[in-house]
Amino acid sequence: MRRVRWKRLDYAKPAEELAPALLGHLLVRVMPGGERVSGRIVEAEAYLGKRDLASHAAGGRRTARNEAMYGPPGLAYVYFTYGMHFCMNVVCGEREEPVAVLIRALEPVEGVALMRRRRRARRKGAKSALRDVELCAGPARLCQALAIDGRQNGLDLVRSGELFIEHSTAAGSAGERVRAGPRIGLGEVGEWNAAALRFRIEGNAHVSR
DNA sequence: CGGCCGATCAGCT
DNA sequence: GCTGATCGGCCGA
Repeated sequence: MRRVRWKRLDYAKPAEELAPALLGHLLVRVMPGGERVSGRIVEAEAYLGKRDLASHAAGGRRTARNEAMYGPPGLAYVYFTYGMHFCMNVVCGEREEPVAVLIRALEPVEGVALMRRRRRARRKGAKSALRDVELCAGPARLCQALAIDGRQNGLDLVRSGELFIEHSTAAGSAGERVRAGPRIGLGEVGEWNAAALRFRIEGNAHVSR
C-alpha cells in the first residue's frame, strides 16, 4: 500500500470539513525505537474557534495550553485534562484562527501488541481482559495507546517523523457511511451542545461510547 | 445494563 | 475553590 503523507493544504480547511474528511485515514505514531503504531480514524469532533463556546479558544481565549491552536494548519494540539489524561487535536483552518479537530477514536492497524501493553500498564488492578475494541475508543485512550502526551504538543504533523497522518485508500470505501451527531462531554454551552459536529464511521465497532 | 465517583491538575473566578 | 473536549471501577437493578 502506498504511503502518502497529508500536506499542509489538506489541513487548511474549516474544522467541520476536516473532521469528516479525516475518517478512514491513518494516524501514525513512530516510536523512538522506530516501531510504527497506527490506527484508522473512525471518530472526530470539530471545534470551530472563537465563536464556539465548547472550544478551548472560546471568546478568543489564548493561554500557554492552547497556544498551538493559533499556529498553522497541520500542528498537533495535545492537551492535559482531568488531572490525568491527554487528548489530541489536529489544528486546521488558517494561522491565528484557533480551529481544530479532536481525534476521538481509532481502529487499531499497526503495533497492536504495543498498544495493548501501553494500555494495560495504566490499569493495575484490572480484573477483566482488555478487548481490542477498547484500545483506542476514546480521545484519552488513543493517546495512551499511541504514547502521545505533552511532548507532542505543537508538533508539525506535516514535517514530523514521529507523528503524522497518511492518506488511506480504505477511506470512504464502499459501504462506509459517515454519520454526524452532537459532540459529547461538553457541559452547558447552549446551542453548541446540539450542533452536529461529531463525525463517526457508521457501525464501526471501534468508535467511543 | 446504568449511574455514581475518585483520580488529580491547569485554568479560571 | 470549582470545573472540565475522560476513564475505569464499583455498585445496584
